[in-house]
Amino acid sequence: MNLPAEIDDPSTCPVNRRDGVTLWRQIASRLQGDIASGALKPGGRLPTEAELSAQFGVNRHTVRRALEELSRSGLVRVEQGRGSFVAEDVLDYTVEPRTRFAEWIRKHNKEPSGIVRQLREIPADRRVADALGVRSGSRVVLLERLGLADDRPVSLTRHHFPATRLKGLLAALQATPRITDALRVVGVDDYMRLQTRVTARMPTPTEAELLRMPRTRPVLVTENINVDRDGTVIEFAIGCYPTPRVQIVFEP
Amino acid sequence: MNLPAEIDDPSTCPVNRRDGVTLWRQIASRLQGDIASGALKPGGRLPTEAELSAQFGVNRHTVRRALEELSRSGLVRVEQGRGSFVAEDVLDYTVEPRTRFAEWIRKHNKEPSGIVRQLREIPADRRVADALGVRSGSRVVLLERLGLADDRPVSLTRHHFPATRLKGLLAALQATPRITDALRVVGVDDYMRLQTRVTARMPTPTEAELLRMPRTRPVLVTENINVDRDGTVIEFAIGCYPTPRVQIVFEP
DNA sequence: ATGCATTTGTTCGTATGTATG
DNA sequence: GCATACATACGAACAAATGCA
Repeated sequence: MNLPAEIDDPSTCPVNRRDGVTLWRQIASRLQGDIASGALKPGGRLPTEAELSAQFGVNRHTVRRALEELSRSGLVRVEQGRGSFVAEDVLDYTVEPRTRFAEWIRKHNKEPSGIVRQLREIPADRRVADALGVRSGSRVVLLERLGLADDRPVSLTRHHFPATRLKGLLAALQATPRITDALRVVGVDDYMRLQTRVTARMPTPTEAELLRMPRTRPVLVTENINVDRDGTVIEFAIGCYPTPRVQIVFEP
Repeated sequence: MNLPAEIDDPSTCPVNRRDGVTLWRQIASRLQGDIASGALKPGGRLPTEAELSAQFGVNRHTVRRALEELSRSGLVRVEQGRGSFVAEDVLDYTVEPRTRFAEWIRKHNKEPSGIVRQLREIPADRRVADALGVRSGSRVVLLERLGLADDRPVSLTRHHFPATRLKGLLAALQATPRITDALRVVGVDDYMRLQTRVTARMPTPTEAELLRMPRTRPVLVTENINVDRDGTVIEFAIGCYPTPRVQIVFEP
């Protein structure tokens, strides 16, 4: 099964079938080099497996073995039906008593922005009512917002506020998209999180599209209750974060 | 589509097609009652949709509408290809500086146990080496353990210890499955977690089988570093927890 | 909604080189 | 030398997810 010598010329074909180094290792380290050198950029797309196998003159399985290795080490991200991509920086979401969206994003030297998807009053279902400590069916202000870092979606959050306790909040939120500012308008100067619960599930098609993530990867879901200085519950928030772009970090 | 009158007799067929209440609501509330009364037990299996539709004398779609409602409210869990199950108690995994497996399970009034899947020395790969602060390739003790609560799997954890720093640990772990005890043998009386990182991914087939969960639901993955009293890193642990059976809770 | 092209994922089977006893 | 086991590599076919017209 030996190939003609000229194909072993490194300039035309980078794989060396004689020196005892396995082909997939050669390919993996070559790709790793391209990523390290910046020839392949974070978030950028790698050639398809078919292209790589043609380029290196090996079987597709061999390329896949190399990609598997790079994927395991977190350098690339493989998505069925789409392709392989150079891994982006992971955005650590550090859970602290006073985490605010904009500060979180700025800490990673990215520009925060947001898109309000919904803002209206709704009756509380049982889950929301329990969390807020209000009667089921009583009015709550719902704010659904897509959070972006440098225009890449990183969170989809549903905020629930007790409307009767915070009169004028809906109007305040219509005036400003910043929750902290709107709360200040209705007299809440400070608030902090009481407890954060984390779970994971598959995204709905809408969520996957909004967060620009494949439907095959789970979202992290946080639920948390925010209280004001007196300990009164003022918010129940449910956040969705795309994996593995976002990770949640607890530092006690 | 009307059925003969006698079938409307509540004792033989619980659905009432005359009083204006939609069939799926009647079925949902009937099932909800069976769950509340304990006739259907947490984790137990509901009859198949076909059985339910025969039992209630309605179309399978109507049963599905009822199950959808119960699923949305979290009372039952529908798994494609397996069936519908009464939701079990969620096991909150509270992240604290000194969380120990057995204490976590006992706090939920369940009996902790574990199965050691692997216990041996391996060379550190880069990720583990970075976390432990040792050279890549240096020896680490690997302990992989399936954690059970009342004989139901709730965690799959890979513990990595620096072998050179903790001489005799492998032998100590062979003698006792309890990590805290084994560490005490090699001179570590106390340890605590420095940071916990949470993400989520789909389980491997093996993980799904071990954790007795469907392959369509994600696992929560935690990574954490434990240090002794001096701040020396003594453990890097990776834990997998099945959703939605286990949730992670952080209380600042 | 439907079909089609693209791309990755999975599973067969086959062959080869290397290390082991 | 021989049998065995294992990792590597290749080939073909099909399944599944995605994106697009």
